[in-house]
Amino acid sequence: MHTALHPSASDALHFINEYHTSKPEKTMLLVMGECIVDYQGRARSLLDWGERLIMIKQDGTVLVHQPVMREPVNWQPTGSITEFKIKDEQLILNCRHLHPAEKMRVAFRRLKLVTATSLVDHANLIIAGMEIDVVNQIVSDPTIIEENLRIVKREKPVKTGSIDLFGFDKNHVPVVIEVKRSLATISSVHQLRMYVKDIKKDRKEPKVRGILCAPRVPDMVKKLLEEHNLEWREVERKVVLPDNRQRTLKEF
Amino acid sequence: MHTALHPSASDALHFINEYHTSKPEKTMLLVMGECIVDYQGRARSLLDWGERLIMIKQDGTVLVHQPVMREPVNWQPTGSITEFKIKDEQLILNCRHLHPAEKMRVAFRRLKLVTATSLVDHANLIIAGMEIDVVNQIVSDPTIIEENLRIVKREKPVKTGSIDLFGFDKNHVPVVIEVKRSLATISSVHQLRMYVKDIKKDRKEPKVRGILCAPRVPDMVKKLLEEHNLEWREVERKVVLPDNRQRTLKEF
DNA sequence: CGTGCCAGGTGCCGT
DNA sequence: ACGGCACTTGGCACG
Repeated sequence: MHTALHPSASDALHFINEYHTSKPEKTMLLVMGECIVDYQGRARSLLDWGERLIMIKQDGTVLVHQPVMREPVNWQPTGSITEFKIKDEQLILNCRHLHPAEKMRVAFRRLKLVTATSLVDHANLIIAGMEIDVVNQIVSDPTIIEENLRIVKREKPVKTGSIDLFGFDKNHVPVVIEVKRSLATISSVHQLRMYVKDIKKDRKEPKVRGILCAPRVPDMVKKLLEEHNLEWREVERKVVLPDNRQRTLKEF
Repeated sequence: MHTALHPSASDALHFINEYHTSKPEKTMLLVMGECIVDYQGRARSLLDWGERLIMIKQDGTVLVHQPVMREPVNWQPTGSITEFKIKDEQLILNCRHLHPAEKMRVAFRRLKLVTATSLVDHANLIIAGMEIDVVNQIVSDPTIIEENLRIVKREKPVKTGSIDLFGFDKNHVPVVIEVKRSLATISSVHQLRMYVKDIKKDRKEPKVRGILCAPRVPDMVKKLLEEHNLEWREVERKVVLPDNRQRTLKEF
């Protein structure tokens, strides 16, 4: 853990050369100060002078964060190579990435803080409440959708994409189910339509049901579903982590 | 600009109370250290012990960054309220957000760095190469699509969504144009199909052309377009910023 | 590699 | 506030 407060450009460069440049894959670098940012790659952008925090992560990711908003105003993807130099008494950060070809330049005219640290983190996020969880819920109890529904396949591949759930109803009619974790969208209707069409073609079945299954289905989407003789179910989503790891957040 | 290196939990709390708590909307807080994270809201997650950088932005946004990847592993949206306390000799960060209802807790068992700074940044990003730019390109020179095409409306609202560009060809046949800034997708074909259908219905026109316009159209998408009697144009995308602000990135 | 799709998507702009 | 949509979307899984 090394820090430099209000360093000059050359002091910052020395600091970076000493604590970051030789082992960037083991060192997260923070640079806070007044800067401009140029970016060219999938798009092209310019950002005028302002105070920001720049983070160079241990995998080469570079983030430029303004004092507000969740999203970085500029960034470089994982695997970028970053170099520093001085020009006109300003600290310059240049980084490049191949595939997609992108480059970004940050020029600092005033530095507030530079830090270099090695962060060790091998933990993986455990998360619940995703689409896969809703799918599992339905598989373990298909009556959520309707009585006597028999699920035979999940992630069934068709021409274009793959069907979340596939099965047969009590009359042995094929049923295609598209699952959404939160809001059903117009786009999900199109997905469902296409899957139903593919199944009809594949199986030469005149009748195939399609059900859009989501916690919430807006009116517009319902109307669109009706237009195409498709169905929907508004299912309650349970958000439960594996084990009994529910204890932690309780008190607050 | 205030910093505390390797503070104890209580030192950190005092530091935060002095430099952050009274004016969080003017102070970006960084906390680096070994922590666990609990989150509950639109989903539910747990993150085991590891070293991370936590950023509390001046608009209430909270980001938890691991040493790799562009995305924060956990976060709270803009407008969240964050509080600190000590429990079992650990510094605890609790934050809440309403609408969507979300809360997150971070517990630190070791601190490497705490900093508080006021960042001033009123600059806005100037960006080029977005969908809107491709649309403008076509409007200013419709021959990019074809000769004698007359564009009459952009962002034309229809039943479901809005059409990027609408006009008439040399034979006065209505033309719907869907524009993509990079890759045309299956989803964009569906959008186009729907818009063409809506226009046919609205205008009671038997013939309406639909053109998908993108820098690249994959074979699969072309096939799908053909199936539905739709067309495509692969247009070159120019990425040019307004003014002559092209100078800056040149040398590197 | 590309291709498709989910995401605690985020952010923007409309009704 | 809800909804529709683009995004330097990012990230992952699969052919």
